[in-house]
Amino acid sequence: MEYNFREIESKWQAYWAANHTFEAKEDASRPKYYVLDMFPYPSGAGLHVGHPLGYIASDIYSRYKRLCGFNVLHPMGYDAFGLPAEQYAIKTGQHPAKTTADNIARYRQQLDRIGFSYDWSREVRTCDPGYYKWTQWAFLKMYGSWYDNDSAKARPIEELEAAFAKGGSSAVNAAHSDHDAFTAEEWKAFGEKKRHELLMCYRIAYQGETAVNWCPGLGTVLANDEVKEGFSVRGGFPVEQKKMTQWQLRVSAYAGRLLDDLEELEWTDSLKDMQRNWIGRSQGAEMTFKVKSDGQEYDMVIFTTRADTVFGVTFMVLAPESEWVEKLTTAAQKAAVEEYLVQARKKTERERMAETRRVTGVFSGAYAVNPLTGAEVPVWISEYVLAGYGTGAIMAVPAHDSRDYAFARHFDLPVIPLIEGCDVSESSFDAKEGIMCNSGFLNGLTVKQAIPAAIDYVESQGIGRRKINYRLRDAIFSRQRYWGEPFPMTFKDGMAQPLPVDMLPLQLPEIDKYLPTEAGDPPLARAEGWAVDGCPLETSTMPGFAGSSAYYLRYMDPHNDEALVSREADEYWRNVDLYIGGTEHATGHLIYSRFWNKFLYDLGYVCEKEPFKKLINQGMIQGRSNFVYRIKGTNTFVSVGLKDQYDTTEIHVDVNIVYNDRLDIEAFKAWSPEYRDAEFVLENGEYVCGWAIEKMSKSMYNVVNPDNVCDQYGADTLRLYEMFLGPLEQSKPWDTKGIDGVNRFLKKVWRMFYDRDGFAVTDEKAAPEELKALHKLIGKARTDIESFSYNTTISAFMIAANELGECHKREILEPFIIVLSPFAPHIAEELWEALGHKESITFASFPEYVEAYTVESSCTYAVSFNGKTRFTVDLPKDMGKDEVEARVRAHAKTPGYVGDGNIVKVIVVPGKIVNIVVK
RNA sequence: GCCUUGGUGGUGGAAUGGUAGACACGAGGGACUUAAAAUCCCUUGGCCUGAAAGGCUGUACGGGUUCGAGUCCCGUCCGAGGCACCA
Repeated sequence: MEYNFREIESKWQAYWAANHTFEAKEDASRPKYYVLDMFPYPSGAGLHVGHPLGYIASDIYSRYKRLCGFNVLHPMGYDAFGLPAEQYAIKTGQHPAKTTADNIARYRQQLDRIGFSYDWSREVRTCDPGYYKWTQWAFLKMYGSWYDNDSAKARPIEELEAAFAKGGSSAVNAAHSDHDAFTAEEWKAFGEKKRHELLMCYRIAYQGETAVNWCPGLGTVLANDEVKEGFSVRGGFPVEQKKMTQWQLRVSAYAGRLLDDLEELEWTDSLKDMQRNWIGRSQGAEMTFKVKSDGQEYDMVIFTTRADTVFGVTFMVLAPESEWVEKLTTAAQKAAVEEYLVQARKKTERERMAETRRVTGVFSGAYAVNPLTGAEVPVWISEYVLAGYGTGAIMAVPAHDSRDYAFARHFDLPVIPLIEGCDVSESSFDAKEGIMCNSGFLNGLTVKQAIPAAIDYVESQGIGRRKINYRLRDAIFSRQRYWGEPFPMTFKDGMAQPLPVDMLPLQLPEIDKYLPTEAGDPPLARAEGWAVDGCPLETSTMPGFAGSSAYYLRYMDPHNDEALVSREADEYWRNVDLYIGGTEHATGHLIYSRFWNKFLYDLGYVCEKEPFKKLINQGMIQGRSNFVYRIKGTNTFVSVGLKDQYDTTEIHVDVNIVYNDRLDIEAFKAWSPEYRDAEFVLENGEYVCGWAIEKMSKSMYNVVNPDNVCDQYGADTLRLYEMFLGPLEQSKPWDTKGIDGVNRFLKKVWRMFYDRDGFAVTDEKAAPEELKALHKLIGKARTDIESFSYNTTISAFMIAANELGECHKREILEPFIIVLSPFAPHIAEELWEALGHKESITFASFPEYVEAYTVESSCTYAVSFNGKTRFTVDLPKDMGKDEVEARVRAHAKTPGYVGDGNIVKVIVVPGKIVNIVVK
């Protein structure tokens, strides 16, 4: 009987579906384990072999955990709102809901073929109203909350109103946008509109004017993580800076907690570091400088991490967008400043970046007074200072900051070195080391001592205070697009007001065209009657990360219409134990989700403060492209080894008609009519293709579809092969070169159970060496699976299969097939059934590892002299160190080796090696 | 520039500081077969030697620690990913 993977795989896939094998139920008697994949965006192209890499890994782990007695939650769903579906809709007029549903159906088909153990009864789609009801609900909660820095948590906005009425704006220490201070009496006197405006400065979901990434090509604003190098990540359109009023989430309020709580997560250091960089904590001080302009005097606050360098301040710089620019520009400089601002404003983000090193700036006419020296220094305006960070103004210390240095040299401003012996003739001395000089009371201190000393001093003088700044900005939360969650907000007299929760979900309306209106409003403005009680609804929609921020919670209780997740379900499943996905979400989804979770935690809706305990980043699967070489001006193709003898053009060829770099010539001729009459110059009778590693994409003809692999080799082979390819975290090209190897292995497994005459398993007692081979495998599998080293587990299977190939004993084969089942579940189920089991192998128990079976009775010591191996000696395993040494000394005395007198030291590492040190 | 990673045969990749190259692919040779497929066996880092036995050499490069280094430390070079006027 042959291994017929086609029959086996469809049989067991149908069985699992019919028997609801993988449906998870809350069960207090068993420990839970939650394994999650980053759910996919269902694109029109379908899955390629790169997608399942992480899914296979998580599936293996899920199945393994089930065998170990855990109650495993392993769900899947779709991140279904998004730009491609909308752009396709603009082109074709097809409703995005329709194309999305079609794509999902195709994804599901492809996923099912690979034999994943998902609990499909818990599937979620972010575009379902029943799902996005809870996205909208969370938004309303954020709208109705403020962030209290003192208790470090979000609280209901009503408490803030009460506090204002009692003590005015100074009654709270809250995360907020800038506004003028007010007293309790003023608060009580304010009208509705003014109060509304002020509260808006505190809400966690708020509307505010800010510089945004505006992408004209997409007609929408984008978040920082959706922009790369001045272009949109999706679509690659240029992005410019623009001031606009947008919905935002006060993520920055959570910066400290997002940073601190990274400590307890089991994530890779590189990913944690990416988040740390993104959050960008810097510890320093705020300092007040007196500034004078046209006879007026002001207090201007700046932020610095180098308080020790105040004595070297030779000028100040304002960001062009800073509100200080208007206040400080003198009449004499007004024209010059205006001109500079106009030019700066015109530039796109892209142009600003291209000119990174070009120094621009203009003098404001104002002067600042150095609070420590009393010296007057000019105040300049320059693009190199960012409005959004710190206070938008800096003190410039050209001797010890390379940016200030470049500026000083360009505009010929003085440079005062502050560190003994440093050379600032060519460049600044940025390192935080050395002994201070030219610095008054700081002279003689090291930089490390001087920084706190300087801050202590300015604090005592009342001209500054310690301050921690974060780079993390609030997330811009509205998109001028159709295919996203509508905001449950209306406007009355220009004031935003939330819809009552019982009106959720606010469903996405039908519109005639998926384009902005002629007036430039978002597509939702086209919807008829887009209003509630005569008040117009918000026309923007939410961004992609809205729906993906809490989906892991919804899986816990996907059909609950009363809550995002019930308390019982949340307290049972808690959070994700293992999350697998790509690094590309490091600064997007993984920050937003953590923020969202913390917010819900603050309000008591969830019981864990972090959503994803352990996270593994699977590497990307790159494409491996193949090339043929056409001799220029002909239809003749030359094999890669001979191409240098001709003048050729390199042409991508579909990798699906190439096997081990050998071109299937007939398939090539059929591939495109233009090659029907192609001729070939061969090497050794074969056409060998060239190759290169590139991104997997349609245009490179290097896309390998998992369906093709399933057709040819079966899902179990695909699963094993993807894991065998190399370490999970590593990026690697897809190359089918080795796939025959794992396919051969599965055939060998089949033959362990079936010979020519049929089922061949006996009840004979296992021999010691068979038990040893089995338990070596079990031990290795246990440790490997726990550490996600699946590639070496598969090697261990192959070794075991080689050793046990002739062994047809049930005692060995039953545990063997259980260990194999997470990796190759279909063949495992089939053989498990053949062994006479009625229930799915899912409900078996992972075999215990018995070390006693694998212990060697004797072991080989390699004896080396000064590190060079001379001879080996077999001694009993349990022999003590001293006796080993005595035996080895005795051996070493054998003529031809070394005499006893020369031996200085004998080092015995038990079970490993003996090294003899010779004089 | 800064942060994080990596660098091992023809290829993918194994190696708690202890016989480098497991396992697999590819390649070469052989068995079975009318033939092919499938399957099985042997060889396979490089070099020296007619072959074997044996030896030398070898984990990007240069040093160091150690009885012993792919592994630890210092420096250099190269690749990948992230951040990039964040004061």
